[in-house]
Amino acid sequence: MAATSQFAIAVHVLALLAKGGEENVKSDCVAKSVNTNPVVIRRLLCNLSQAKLVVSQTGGAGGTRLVRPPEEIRLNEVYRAVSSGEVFALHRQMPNQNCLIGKNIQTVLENLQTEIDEVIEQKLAEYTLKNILDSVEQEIILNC
Amino acid sequence: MAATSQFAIAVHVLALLAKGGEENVKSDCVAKSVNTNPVVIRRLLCNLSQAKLVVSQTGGAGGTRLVRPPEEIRLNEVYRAVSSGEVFALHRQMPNQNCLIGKNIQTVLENLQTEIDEVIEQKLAEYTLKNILDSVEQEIILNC
DNA sequence: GTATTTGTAGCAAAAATTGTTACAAATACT
DNA sequence: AGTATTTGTAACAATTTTTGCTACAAATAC
Repeated sequence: MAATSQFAIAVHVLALLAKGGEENVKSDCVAKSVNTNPVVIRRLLCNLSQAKLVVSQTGGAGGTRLVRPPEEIRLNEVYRAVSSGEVFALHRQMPNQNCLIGKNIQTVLENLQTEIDEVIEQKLAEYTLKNILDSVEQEIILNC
Repeated sequence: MAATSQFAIAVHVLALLAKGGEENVKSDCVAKSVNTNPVVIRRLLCNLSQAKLVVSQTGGAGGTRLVRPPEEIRLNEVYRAVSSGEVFALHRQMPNQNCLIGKNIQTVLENLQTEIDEVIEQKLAEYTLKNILDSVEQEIILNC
């Protein structure tokens, strides 16, 4: 259904920052873990920064860190920071406006879209970044 | 978040079939309402057919119709018929396996993916195709 | 047999997503 | 003040996904 990995990468990045603690983490370092280009990471961090989840600094001692402890960051905030609110896309071409269904189905679908987005946020609100870190830790143990 | 309009089109198409009642509706007719190519519609109908939601016939009196009345078709079935079960995409590139978080974050994200998919289905299960048709009707009235 | 429609393959076009290069602005340190 | 380093961002390229189209065999009804 979804084609973008923004949310997945965002959680990954935030997990790294969480592990980094109070220290600034550089986009270059994050990029290596995610296996992508630093600019891609910085673009994503820009979204997270606007959502007041992280803060960045330039310069030699620069980088990015969380503004709140991991147990106070819920995943619905992360989702909201990177998502368009469109769980599924609407018609790419405008439906036939001479057809009564074509003319009115979009409004109905938009409402549905909103409702689904709400339950997703509710579900994601059940988890904090700390929970994610713990789950990752658990995986590490299992894989030994 | 999502780039595909498969689900939106599917609901649109099924609404048309529902309005069509017991009659066969041709892909050409549906395509005109959706404003796309008949082949696109037939491909989608193929998915819905495999999910046992519709049945098609070739020939001059051919076309497609619902196999069950609209009040017995729930939207989660439609969703399942056209979706990949991936609300958000995972990493496109494999994360760095030498990083503990990179190595284990994907499993955690997959579990999250599954959980979110479940709440989406639960929400969609609250609505039938009949509900959608009624909502569209309501829109038609409001727009007069 | 003829006309019509679905099912599907194969390819083209368009759109979305990600990756890359380049560089100004900011910051810390000497 | 000058230097080294890093973020922020623009502009563009490459890739991937999604949609649209042409063509035609198979199925069906008349």
